[in-house]
Amino acid sequence: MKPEPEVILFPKHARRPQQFKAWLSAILQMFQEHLGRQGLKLTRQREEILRCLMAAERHLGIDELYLVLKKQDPSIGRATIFRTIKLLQECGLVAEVGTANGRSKFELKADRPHHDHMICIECSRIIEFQSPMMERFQDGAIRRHGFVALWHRHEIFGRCRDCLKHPSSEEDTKFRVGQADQATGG
Amino acid sequence: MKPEPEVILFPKHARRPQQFKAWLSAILQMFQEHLGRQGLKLTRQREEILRCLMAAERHLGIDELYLVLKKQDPSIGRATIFRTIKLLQECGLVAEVGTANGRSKFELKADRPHHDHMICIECSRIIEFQSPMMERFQDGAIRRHGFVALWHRHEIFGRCRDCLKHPSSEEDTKFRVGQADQATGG
DNA sequence: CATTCAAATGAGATCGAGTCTCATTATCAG
DNA sequence: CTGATAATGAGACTCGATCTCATTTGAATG
Ligand SMILES: [Mn+2]
Ligand SMILES: [Mn+2]
Ligand SMILES: [Zn+2]
Ligand SMILES: [Zn+2]
Repeated sequence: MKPEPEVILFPKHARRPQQFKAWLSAILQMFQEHLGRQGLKLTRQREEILRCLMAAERHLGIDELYLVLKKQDPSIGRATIFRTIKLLQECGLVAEVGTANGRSKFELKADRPHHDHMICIECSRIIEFQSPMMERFQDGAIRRHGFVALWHRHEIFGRCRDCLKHPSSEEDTKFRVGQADQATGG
Repeated sequence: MKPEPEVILFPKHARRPQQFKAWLSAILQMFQEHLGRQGLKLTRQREEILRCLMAAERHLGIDELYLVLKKQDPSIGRATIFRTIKLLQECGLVAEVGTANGRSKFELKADRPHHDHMICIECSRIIEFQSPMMERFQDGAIRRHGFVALWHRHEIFGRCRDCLKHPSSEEDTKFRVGQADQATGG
Protein backbone atom coordinates (compact mmCIF):
# COMPACT_ATOMS: atom_id res chain seq x y z
CA MET A 1 0.00 0.00 0.00
CA LYS A 2 1.01 3.53 -0.68
CA PRO A 3 2.18 5.60 2.22
CA GLU A 4 -0.50 7.91 3.48
CA PRO A 5 0.10 11.19 5.32
CA GLU A 6 0.74 10.72 8.98
CA VAL A 7 -0.15 13.56 11.28
CA ILE A 8 -1.86 16.90 10.82
CA LEU A 9 -0.43 19.41 13.22
CA PHE A 10 -2.21 22.53 14.18
CA PRO A 11 -0.56 25.60 12.72
CA LYS A 12 2.35 26.80 14.83
CA HIS A 13 2.12 30.40 13.75
CA ALA A 14 1.54 31.54 17.27
CA ARG A 15 5.29 31.50 17.84
CA ARG A 16 5.97 33.78 14.89
CA PRO A 17 4.06 36.94 15.73
CA GLN A 18 4.26 38.79 12.43
CA GLN A 19 3.32 35.72 10.45
CA PHE A 20 0.41 35.10 12.76
CA LYS A 21 -0.78 38.68 12.41
CA ALA A 22 -0.77 38.49 8.65
CA TRP A 23 -2.59 35.18 8.72
CA LEU A 24 -5.12 36.47 11.22
CA SER A 25 -5.99 39.53 9.20
CA ALA A 26 -6.36 37.48 6.04
CA ILE A 27 -8.78 35.10 7.72
CA LEU A 28 -10.58 37.94 9.48
CA GLN A 29 -11.14 39.58 6.15
CA MET A 30 -12.64 36.39 4.76
CA PHE A 31 -14.94 36.25 7.76
CA GLN A 32 -15.94 39.88 7.43
CA GLU A 33 -16.69 39.46 3.75
CA HIS A 34 -18.90 36.51 4.50
CA LEU A 35 -20.68 38.48 7.19
CA GLY A 36 -21.05 41.53 4.99
CA ARG A 37 -22.66 39.46 2.27
CA GLN A 38 -25.49 38.75 4.73
CA GLY A 39 -25.70 42.19 6.27
CA LEU A 40 -23.99 41.04 9.45
CA LYS A 41 -21.26 42.81 11.39
CA LEU A 42 -17.80 41.94 12.60
CA THR A 43 -17.75 42.60 16.31
CA ARG A 44 -14.96 42.66 18.86
CA GLN A 45 -16.27 39.37 20.30
CA ARG A 46 -16.42 37.62 16.94
CA GLU A 47 -12.90 38.72 16.23
CA GLU A 48 -11.63 37.43 19.55
CA ILE A 49 -13.31 34.07 19.17
CA LEU A 50 -11.79 33.53 15.76
CA ARG A 51 -8.37 34.65 16.97
CA CYS A 52 -8.60 32.19 19.83
CA LEU A 53 -9.39 29.30 17.51
CA MET A 54 -6.55 30.31 15.21
CA ALA A 55 -4.03 30.51 18.01
CA ALA A 56 -5.09 27.20 19.54
CA GLU A 57 -2.94 24.19 18.90
CA ARG A 58 -5.65 21.75 19.83
CA HIS A 59 -9.39 21.20 19.62
CA LEU A 60 -11.38 23.45 21.91
CA GLY A 61 -14.75 22.95 23.55
CA ILE A 62 -17.23 25.75 24.19
CA ASP A 63 -16.33 25.91 27.86
CA GLU A 64 -12.60 26.00 27.20
CA LEU A 65 -13.17 28.80 24.74
CA TYR A 66 -15.35 30.59 27.26
CA LEU A 67 -12.77 30.39 30.02
CA VAL A 68 -9.91 31.56 27.80
CA LEU A 69 -11.90 34.45 26.37
CA LYS A 70 -13.19 35.47 29.76
CA LYS A 71 -9.66 36.36 30.84
CA GLN A 72 -9.44 39.16 28.30
CA ASP A 73 -13.08 40.09 28.36
CA PRO A 74 -14.85 39.08 31.57
CA SER A 75 -18.19 40.22 30.25
CA ILE A 76 -18.34 37.83 27.30
CA GLY A 77 -21.36 35.55 27.30
CA ARG A 78 -21.71 31.88 26.39
CA ALA A 79 -24.53 32.66 23.98
CA THR A 80 -22.20 34.78 21.89
CA ILE A 81 -19.72 31.93 21.65
CA PHE A 82 -22.43 29.53 20.51
CA ARG A 83 -23.70 32.05 17.99
CA THR A 84 -20.26 32.82 16.63
CA ILE A 85 -19.20 29.19 16.36
CA LYS A 86 -22.31 28.55 14.33
CA LEU A 87 -21.48 31.43 11.99
CA LEU A 88 -17.91 30.20 11.59
CA GLN A 89 -19.17 26.75 10.74
CA GLU A 90 -21.59 28.16 8.20
CA CYS A 91 -18.85 29.96 6.34
CA GLY A 92 -16.55 26.94 6.43
CA LEU A 93 -13.87 28.42 8.66
CA VAL A 94 -14.48 26.08 11.59
CA ALA A 95 -15.47 22.43 11.95
CA GLU A 96 -17.09 20.51 14.76
CA VAL A 97 -15.50 17.38 16.17
CA GLY A 98 -17.54 14.95 18.21
CA THR A 99 -16.46 13.46 21.50
CA ALA A 100 -17.52 10.41 23.46
CA ASN A 101 -19.19 12.54 26.11
CA GLY A 102 -21.43 14.64 23.90
CA ARG A 103 -19.67 17.97 24.30
CA SER A 104 -18.37 18.84 20.85
CA LYS A 105 -15.03 20.44 20.23
CA PHE A 106 -14.08 22.79 17.43
CA GLU A 107 -11.12 23.34 15.16
CA LEU A 108 -10.04 25.81 12.54
CA LYS A 109 -10.58 24.46 9.05
CA ALA A 110 -9.02 27.27 7.03
CA ASP A 111 -5.59 26.45 5.58
CA ARG A 112 -5.71 22.90 6.92
CA PRO A 113 -6.18 19.78 4.79
CA HIS A 114 -9.27 17.65 5.25
CA HIS A 115 -8.83 14.92 7.83
CA ASP A 116 -10.88 12.76 10.16
CA HIS A 117 -10.53 11.88 13.82
CA MET A 118 -9.87 9.02 16.17
CA ILE A 119 -11.03 9.75 19.69
CA CYS A 120 -9.70 8.00 22.77
CA ILE A 121 -12.46 7.17 25.22
CA GLU A 122 -9.96 6.87 28.04
CA CYS A 123 -7.91 10.07 27.85
CA SER A 124 -10.13 12.01 25.40
CA ARG A 125 -7.19 12.60 23.08
CA ILE A 126 -8.15 13.43 19.53
CA ILE A 127 -5.88 11.96 16.86
CA GLU A 128 -6.09 13.45 13.41
CA PHE A 129 -5.60 11.25 10.41
CA GLN A 130 -5.74 11.51 6.66
CA SER A 131 -6.46 8.80 4.17
CA PRO A 132 -6.86 10.09 0.62
CA MET A 133 -7.66 6.57 -0.55
CA MET A 134 -10.42 6.27 1.98
CA GLU A 135 -11.87 9.58 0.85
CA ARG A 136 -11.65 8.41 -2.72
CA PHE A 137 -13.74 5.32 -2.04
CA GLN A 138 -16.14 7.37 0.02
CA ASP A 139 -16.63 9.69 -2.93
CA GLY A 140 -17.21 6.67 -5.15
CA ALA A 141 -20.00 5.46 -2.91
CA ILE A 142 -21.55 8.90 -2.82
CA ARG A 143 -21.53 9.17 -6.59
CA ARG A 144 -22.90 5.65 -7.00
CA HIS A 145 -25.95 6.66 -5.00
CA GLY A 146 -26.57 9.92 -6.82
CA PHE A 147 -26.10 11.75 -3.57
CA VAL A 148 -24.64 15.23 -3.16
CA ALA A 149 -22.60 15.49 0.01
CA LEU A 150 -22.47 18.75 1.93
CA TRP A 151 -20.43 17.59 4.89
CA HIS A 152 -19.51 14.41 6.64
CA ARG A 153 -18.60 13.15 10.05
CA HIS A 154 -16.18 10.29 10.34
CA GLU A 155 -15.14 9.60 13.90
CA ILE A 156 -13.53 6.47 15.28
CA PHE A 157 -13.81 5.80 18.98
CA GLY A 158 -11.48 3.53 20.90
CA ARG A 159 -8.23 3.55 22.84
CA CYS A 160 -5.09 5.39 21.83
CA ARG A 161 -1.59 3.97 21.69
CA ASP A 162 -0.62 5.50 25.03
CA CYS A 163 -3.68 4.38 26.95
CA LEU A 164 -3.10 0.85 25.67
CA LYS A 165 0.41 0.89 27.15
CA HIS A 166 -0.57 2.25 30.55
CA PRO A 167 -3.07 -0.36 31.67
CA SER A 168 -4.00 1.16 35.03
CA SER A 169 -5.19 4.61 33.97
CA GLU A 170 -8.24 5.07 36.16
CA GLU A 171 -9.08 8.64 35.20
CA ASP A 172 -12.02 8.59 32.82
CA THR A 173 -14.33 5.80 33.92
CA LYS A 174 -17.35 7.50 32.44
CA PHE A 175 -17.26 5.80 29.08
CA ARG A 176 -18.22 2.21 29.60
CA VAL A 177 -18.13 0.14 26.45
CA GLY A 178 -19.82 -3.15 25.94
CA GLN A 179 -17.39 -5.22 23.93
CA ALA A 180 -15.23 -5.09 20.88
CA ASP A 181 -17.18 -7.30 18.54
CA GLN A 182 -15.35 -6.32 15.38
CA ALA A 183 -12.26 -4.52 14.29
CA THR A 184 -14.02 -1.24 13.98
CA GLY A 185 -17.32 -2.17 15.56
CA GLY A 186 -20.48 -0.52 14.33
CA MET B 1 -12.53 -0.05 -9.82
CA LYS B 2 -14.09 -3.11 -8.35
CA PRO B 3 -17.84 -3.18 -7.99
CA GLU B 4 -18.96 -2.55 -4.46
CA PRO B 5 -22.22 -3.75 -2.87
CA GLU B 6 -25.15 -1.51 -3.58
CA VAL B 7 -27.96 -1.44 -1.07
CA ILE B 8 -28.53 -3.02 2.31
CA LEU B 9 -32.16 -3.82 2.83
CA PHE B 10 -33.67 -4.37 6.18
CA PRO B 11 -34.65 -7.99 6.76
CA LYS B 12 -38.06 -8.79 5.32
CA HIS B 13 -38.79 -11.64 7.69
CA ALA B 14 -41.88 -9.97 9.03
CA ARG B 15 -43.86 -11.35 6.11
CA ARG B 16 -42.86 -14.93 6.85
CA PRO B 17 -44.17 -15.52 10.36
CA GLN B 18 -42.48 -18.81 11.21
CA GLN B 19 -39.13 -17.62 9.93
CA PHE B 20 -39.49 -14.45 11.94
CA LYS B 21 -40.38 -16.38 15.09
CA ALA B 22 -37.33 -18.58 14.79
CA TRP B 23 -35.12 -15.59 14.14
CA LEU B 24 -36.64 -13.67 17.03
CA SER B 25 -36.08 -16.45 19.52
CA ALA B 26 -32.51 -16.92 18.39
CA ILE B 27 -31.74 -13.23 18.88
CA LEU B 28 -33.68 -13.11 22.12
CA GLN B 29 -31.57 -15.93 23.43
CA MET B 30 -28.40 -14.04 22.55
CA PHE B 31 -29.76 -11.04 24.41
CA GLN B 32 -30.74 -13.11 27.43
CA GLU B 33 -27.34 -14.74 27.57
CA HIS B 34 -25.67 -11.36 27.49
CA LEU B 35 -27.95 -10.12 30.24
CA GLY B 36 -27.46 -13.26 32.33
CA ARG B 37 -23.69 -12.84 32.16
CA GLN B 38 -24.14 -9.55 34.04
CA GLY B 39 -26.84 -10.69 36.42
CA LEU B 40 -29.53 -8.81 34.50
CA LYS B 41 -32.98 -10.05 33.57
CA LEU B 42 -34.98 -10.38 30.40
CA THR B 43 -38.25 -8.56 30.94
CA ARG B 44 -41.44 -8.34 28.93
CA GLN B 45 -40.55 -4.76 27.99
CA ARG B 46 -37.04 -5.61 26.85
CA GLU B 47 -38.43 -8.41 24.74
CA GLU B 48 -40.97 -6.13 23.09
CA ILE B 49 -38.46 -3.43 22.31
CA LEU B 50 -36.13 -5.91 20.64
CA ARG B 51 -39.02 -7.47 18.73
CA CYS B 52 -40.05 -4.06 17.49
CA LEU B 53 -36.57 -3.27 16.21
CA MET B 54 -36.38 -6.65 14.50
CA ALA B 55 -39.72 -6.23 12.78
CA ALA B 56 -38.94 -2.68 11.61
CA GLU B 57 -37.92 -2.18 8.03
CA ARG B 58 -36.43 1.20 8.66
CA HIS B 59 -34.51 3.19 11.23
CA LEU B 60 -36.53 4.09 14.31
CA GLY B 61 -36.24 6.98 16.72
CA ILE B 62 -37.00 6.77 20.43
CA ASP B 63 -40.36 8.47 20.02
CA GLU B 64 -41.42 6.27 17.12
CA LEU B 65 -40.51 3.25 19.20
CA TYR B 66 -42.42 4.67 22.13
CA LEU B 67 -45.57 5.27 20.13
CA VAL B 68 -45.53 1.83 18.53
CA LEU B 69 -44.90 0.04 21.80
CA LYS B 70 -47.50 2.07 23.63
CA LYS B 71 -50.22 0.51 21.49
CA GLN B 72 -49.57 -2.94 22.92
CA ASP B 73 -48.54 -1.78 26.35
CA PRO B 74 -49.90 1.65 27.26
CA SER B 75 -48.00 1.67 30.52
CA ILE B 76 -44.52 1.47 29.02
CA GLY B 77 -42.24 4.36 29.94
CA ARG B 78 -39.73 6.31 27.91
CA ALA B 79 -37.01 5.66 30.47
CA THR B 80 -37.27 1.94 29.85
CA ILE B 81 -36.81 2.45 26.15
CA PHE B 82 -33.73 4.57 26.69
CA ARG B 83 -32.34 2.01 29.13
CA THR B 84 -33.02 -0.93 26.85
CA ILE B 85 -31.59 0.72 23.76
CA LYS B 86 -28.43 1.35 25.69
CA LEU B 87 -28.24 -2.31 26.73
CA LEU B 88 -28.82 -3.43 23.17
CA GLN B 89 -26.06 -1.16 21.94
CA GLU B 90 -23.69 -2.48 24.59
CA CYS B 91 -24.17 -6.05 23.50
CA GLY B 92 -23.81 -5.17 19.84
CA LEU B 93 -27.36 -5.99 18.74
CA VAL B 94 -28.34 -2.43 17.92
CA ALA B 95 -26.56 0.58 16.45
CA GLU B 96 -27.24 4.28 16.63
CA VAL B 97 -27.56 6.39 13.50
CA GLY B 98 -27.22 10.15 13.69
CA THR B 99 -29.58 12.58 12.01
CA ALA B 100 -29.28 16.22 11.02
CA ASN B 101 -31.69 17.27 13.75
CA GLY B 102 -29.96 15.64 16.71
CA ARG B 103 -32.53 12.96 17.44
CA SER B 104 -30.75 9.68 16.85
CA LYS B 105 -32.37 6.69 15.21
CA PHE B 106 -31.62 3.05 15.81
CA GLU B 107 -31.27 -0.08 13.74
CA LEU B 108 -30.78 -3.76 14.31
CA LYS B 109 -27.19 -4.81 13.74
CA ALA B 110 -27.53 -8.56 14.19
CA ASP B 111 -27.38 -10.54 10.95
CA ARG B 112 -26.74 -7.41 8.92
CA PRO B 113 -23.43 -6.50 7.28
CA HIS B 114 -21.56 -3.45 8.44
CA HIS B 115 -22.48 -0.32 6.54
CA ASP B 116 -22.48 3.44 6.86
CA HIS B 117 -25.09 6.09 6.14
CA MET B 118 -25.85 9.02 3.91
CA ILE B 119 -28.51 11.28 5.38
CA CYS B 120 -30.64 13.65 3.33
CA ILE B 121 -31.06 16.99 5.06
CA GLU B 122 -34.13 17.73 2.98
CA CYS B 123 -36.32 14.64 3.34
CA SER B 124 -34.44 12.93 6.22
CA ARG B 125 -34.07 9.76 4.22
CA ILE B 126 -31.27 7.50 5.39
CA ILE B 127 -29.37 5.71 2.62
CA GLU B 128 -27.28 2.74 3.63
CA PHE B 129 -24.07 2.07 1.78
CA GLN B 130 -21.19 -0.33 1.94
CA SER B 131 -17.65 0.17 0.81
CA PRO B 132 -15.30 -2.63 1.82
CA MET B 133 -12.39 -0.77 0.26
CA MET B 134 -13.16 2.29 2.28
CA GLU B 135 -13.26 0.21 5.45
CA ARG B 136 -9.98 -1.40 4.49
CA PHE B 137 -8.22 1.95 4.23
CA GLN B 138 -9.85 3.08 7.42
CA ASP B 139 -8.47 0.03 9.19
CA GLY B 140 -5.07 0.80 7.70
CA ALA B 141 -5.12 4.29 9.19
CA ILE B 142 -6.21 2.92 12.55
CA ARG B 143 -3.40 0.40 12.60
CA ARG B 144 -0.86 3.00 11.51
CA HIS B 145 -1.70 5.06 14.57
CA GLY B 146 -1.58 2.16 17.03
CA PHE B 147 -5.19 2.81 17.88
CA VAL B 148 -7.72 0.17 18.90
CA ALA B 149 -11.15 1.00 17.53
CA LEU B 150 -14.28 0.05 19.45
CA TRP B 151 -16.86 1.65 17.20
CA HIS B 152 -17.09 4.31 14.57
CA ARG B 153 -19.54 6.79 13.15
CA HIS B 154 -19.36 7.63 9.49
CA GLU B 155 -22.26 9.75 8.36
CA ILE B 156 -22.50 11.80 5.20
CA PHE B 157 -24.99 14.66 5.10
CA GLY B 158 -26.35 16.16 1.91
CA ARG B 159 -29.17 15.80 -0.60
CA CYS B 160 -30.46 12.55 -1.95
CA ARG B 161 -31.06 11.67 -5.58
CA ASP B 162 -34.80 12.33 -5.35
CA CYS B 163 -34.56 15.67 -3.59
CA LEU B 164 -32.09 16.82 -6.25
CA LYS B 165 -34.58 16.04 -9.00
CA HIS B 166 -37.48 17.90 -7.42
CA PRO B 167 -37.28 21.63 -8.01
CA SER B 168 -36.75 22.62 -4.39
CA SER B 169 -40.05 24.40 -4.09
CA GLU B 170 -39.70 24.11 -0.38
CA GLU B 171 -37.30 26.52 1.20
CA ASP B 172 -34.23 25.54 3.18
CA THR B 173 -36.13 25.12 6.39
CA LYS B 174 -33.83 24.47 9.26
CA PHE B 175 -34.48 20.77 9.39
CA ARG B 176 -36.98 20.94 12.23
CA VAL B 177 -38.28 17.48 11.42
CA GLY B 178 -41.19 16.58 13.62
CA GLN B 179 -41.44 12.99 12.41
CA ALA B 180 -41.68 13.58 8.71
CA ASP B 181 -40.28 10.42 7.21
CA GLN B 182 -42.85 7.83 6.37
CA ALA B 183 -42.12 4.26 5.35
CA THR B 184 -39.01 5.24 3.37
CA GLY B 185 -41.40 5.33 0.44
CA GLY B 186 -39.31 4.97 -2.72
C1' DC C 1 -46.07 -24.30 43.32
C1' DA C 2 -44.46 -20.36 47.13
C1' DT C 3 -40.53 -17.79 48.78
C1' DT C 4 -37.02 -14.51 48.24
C1' DC C 5 -34.56 -10.59 46.83
C1' DA C 6 -31.95 -8.12 43.44
C1' DA C 7 -33.13 -6.13 39.23
C1' DA C 8 -36.48 -3.54 36.56
C1' DT C 9 -40.17 -0.56 36.02
C1' DG C 10 -42.87 4.03 35.32
C1' DA C 11 -43.83 8.64 36.95
C1' DG C 12 -41.99 12.47 37.64
C1' DA C 13 -37.93 15.23 39.06
C1' DT C 14 -33.74 16.75 37.50
C1' DC C 15 -29.85 17.79 34.46
C1' DG C 16 -27.53 20.40 31.02
C1' DA C 17 -26.16 21.73 26.34
C1' DG C 18 -28.00 24.66 23.45
C1' DT C 19 -31.50 28.31 22.22
C1' DC C 20 -34.25 32.20 22.85
C1' DT C 21 -35.92 36.87 24.81
C1' DC C 22 -35.25 41.34 25.51
C1' DA C 23 -33.29 45.58 27.19
C1' DT C 24 -29.05 47.69 26.20
C1' DT C 25 -24.89 48.48 23.37
C1' DA C 26 -22.02 48.42 19.19
C1' DT C 27 -21.21 48.53 14.24
C1' DC C 28 -20.97 50.87 10.09
C1' DA C 29 -22.89 53.16 5.88
C1' DG C 30 -24.00 57.60 4.75
C1' DC D 1 -21.18 62.79 13.43
C1' DT D 2 -26.07 60.19 13.20
C1' DG D 3 -29.48 56.68 12.49
C1' DA D 4 -30.80 52.19 11.35
C1' DT D 5 -30.13 47.86 12.64
C1' DA D 6 -27.36 44.05 14.15
C1' DA D 7 -25.13 42.07 18.31
C1' DT D 8 -24.57 41.50 23.01
C1' DG D 9 -25.08 39.37 27.86
C1' DA D 10 -28.11 37.78 31.55
C1' DG D 11 -30.96 34.69 32.45
C1' DA D 12 -35.25 32.14 31.21
C1' DC D 13 -36.39 28.42 28.61
C1' DT D 14 -36.35 23.93 25.74
C1' DC D 15 -36.25 19.27 25.46
C1' DG D 16 -33.68 14.93 25.04
C1' DA D 17 -31.60 12.22 28.27
C1' DT D 18 -30.74 10.63 32.95
C1' DC D 19 -31.80 9.91 37.64
C1' DT D 20 -34.74 8.88 41.96
C1' DC D 21 -37.57 6.11 44.30
C1' DA D 22 -41.61 3.46 45.60
C1' DT D 23 -43.49 -0.50 43.61
C1' DT D 24 -43.43 -4.60 40.66
C1' DT D 25 -41.27 -8.49 38.41
C1' DG D 26 -37.94 -12.24 37.01
C1' DA D 27 -35.90 -16.30 38.03
C1' DA D 28 -33.30 -19.07 41.23
C1' DT D 29 -34.25 -22.01 44.97
C1' DG D 30 -36.43 -25.72 47.50
MN1 LIG E 1 -8.93 17.97 13.68
MN1 LIG F 1 -28.50 1.39 8.63
ZN1 LIG G 1 -5.90 7.79 25.27
ZN1 LIG H 1 -34.00 13.56 0.21
